Amino acid sequence: MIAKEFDVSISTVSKALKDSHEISEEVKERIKAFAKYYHYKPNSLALNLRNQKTKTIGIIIPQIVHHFFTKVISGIEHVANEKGYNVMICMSMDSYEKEVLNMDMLANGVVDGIIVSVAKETEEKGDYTHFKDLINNGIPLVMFDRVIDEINCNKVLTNDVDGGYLATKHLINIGCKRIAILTTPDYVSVGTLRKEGYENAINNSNLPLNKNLIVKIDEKLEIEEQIKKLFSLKNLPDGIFAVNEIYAAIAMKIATKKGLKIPEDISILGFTDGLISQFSSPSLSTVAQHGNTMGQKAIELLLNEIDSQETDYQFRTKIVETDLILRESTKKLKYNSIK
Amino acid sequence: MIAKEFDVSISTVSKALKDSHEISEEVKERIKAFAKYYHYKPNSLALNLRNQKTKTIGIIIPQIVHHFFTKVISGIEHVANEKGYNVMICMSMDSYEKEVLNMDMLANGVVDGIIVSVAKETEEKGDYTHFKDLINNGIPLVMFDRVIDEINCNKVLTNDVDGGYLATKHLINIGCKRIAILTTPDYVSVGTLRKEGYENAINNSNLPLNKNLIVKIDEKLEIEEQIKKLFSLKNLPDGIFAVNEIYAAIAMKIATKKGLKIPEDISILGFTDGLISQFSSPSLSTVAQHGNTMGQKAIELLLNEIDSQETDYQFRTKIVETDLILRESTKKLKYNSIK
DNA sequence: CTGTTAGCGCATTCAA
DNA sequence: TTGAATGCGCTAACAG
Repeated sequence: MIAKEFDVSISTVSKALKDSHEISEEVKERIKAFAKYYHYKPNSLALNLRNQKTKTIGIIIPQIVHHFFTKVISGIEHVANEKGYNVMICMSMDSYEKEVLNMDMLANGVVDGIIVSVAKETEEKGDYTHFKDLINNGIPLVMFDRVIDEINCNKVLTNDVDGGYLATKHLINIGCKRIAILTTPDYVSVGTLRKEGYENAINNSNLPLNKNLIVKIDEKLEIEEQIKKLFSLKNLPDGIFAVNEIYAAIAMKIATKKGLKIPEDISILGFTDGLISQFSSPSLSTVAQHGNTMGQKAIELLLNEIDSQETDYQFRTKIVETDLILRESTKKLKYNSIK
Repeated sequence: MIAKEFDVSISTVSKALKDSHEISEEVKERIKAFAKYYHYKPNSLALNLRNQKTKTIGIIIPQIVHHFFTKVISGIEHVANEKGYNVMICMSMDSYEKEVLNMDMLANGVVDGIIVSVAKETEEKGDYTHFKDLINNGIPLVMFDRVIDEINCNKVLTNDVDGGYLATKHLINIGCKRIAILTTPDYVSVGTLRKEGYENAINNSNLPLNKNLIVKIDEKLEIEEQIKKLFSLKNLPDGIFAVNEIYAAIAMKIATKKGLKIPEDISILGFTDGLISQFSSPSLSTVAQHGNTMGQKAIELLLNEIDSQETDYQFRTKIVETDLILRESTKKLKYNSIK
């Protein structure tokens, strides 16, 4: 403000800029013109301290290089900006420690609320005190995709079970008899839920649930080797449901190398509609997750909580449905009467 | 601090926490223990205002969904965190207006320095006043990848010309005679530089430079249609250099559909070592850009400038070299004697 | 209609 | 060795 003292006091300027009714039109005009001319902007730092809020929200995600997360971020950014908020992104690298560090930092007044997708290591470890502390400190939190049941907060998630069901059901419908699943270890919530959908679909059909066809990938080991085992079975699978597109792409590659034709000999279906799915050849049929929508829902819930004055604020869990995107890696449905 | 007044004054506490020599050991111990017990953390907002710095740096990129940018961000984040800085990410969506908005916001005390890759629209428009203003305001700026020559600041860039040369030269070496290039409109600096490398390589060989083989993709139109034209030439190309992996992937798809064998009939080489390149089949030979390294260099330059007291600070431009990654989409080199 | 004051939370003089 | 005062830039309450 300082320099503005070309004739009036500092607070007069402040009021004029805020169009206060208690300042004469003439002075307001002059001051506004002056401010505009010099591109005056109230200092954010001072405002932050004064208002005890920063108009920025924090996001903690495991990895920014995952296409799905970038879609979510885009969704968040878009509506956040619209509402005058900025976005601060942190990566936990799937590490518990980095997640805690990031939270501490964000919680210290840097941010008005936090959106997080839980690190794998945190899920594995099961220590959620940092989330509880955050909530106790009154900082709004929303979890998306990888969420913790026992934490009471707003949540946005993919209907993973349904997605897994949809995918598997489709493989059944196109005539696959031996359907394998490439999934994650049990502690990764989303993988496990998708597997649940897979199992439901198999059980609802007249196909047997075959343990040999369930492959839980341990990412600390060589992924390719683990998938290859599936192809050394005496009875090869004729359908594969992979809980992410990387596993699906690797499976396609191995299948092709083994001389199998996709989709004639084996149909492959992934999860998440990323770049790989679109641009691989054959292009990959997949379960679309609508990351953008998830991001939007998440930020809407968060801003809603931030703005809310209610003492008995009710947390909500929004489920974002999945869609099947059929491309070239799965056989065409023979009779469109099948359901 | 307030609550700490369990026996001493507010400033004593402040000093004790900073391990000031002018406080007795005993009191320091007690206060520190107390602070630790209650997880006391000095409020960032107050510190920011007091110190006139935020220990966070801003990044403005065109699109977060591009794999290359996520690699750069990862690189930046990593070393920023190490040095105690946080990172605020904004997207310009390749729009001039959003770029300016983001800069204004970041420049207003929110951030100690800015790293940017220029929006396409800004390059097209040629209006760089927002960058000049930023620099005049004394806010450190570093540009990476898509940079503006006439702006005087630290820069990090890919050796695009060399990358284009390397790629094209390799296609020549494996015996391609009619090498096409899929590039961007002229105003996109990186595309144009890669094309320059392409032209250099062609001119250095005994192949003719054929205008028909240079395709400038206009992303406002259907990309696929524009690439298809290449395949309706009477003389088909036997090699394609694409300035990004999307164009390369689309070209592969079209070629396959036209019944061409990759790499026997046509070799295809992309730019940027993203997921598509790794997981497409055939996997894509490509020019690796080392996004991580670029990010690291960028943040190092920025922090260097922030810390620098020198009045005659010299700006630098770091060039990150590219590497050829040979996979399945290009023919093998016949004699490894060729250079 | 305009100006003065106080305080957001901290660290840094300077005085005791 | 400790504490009181000041200011970072701003706004809202209160005075004039």
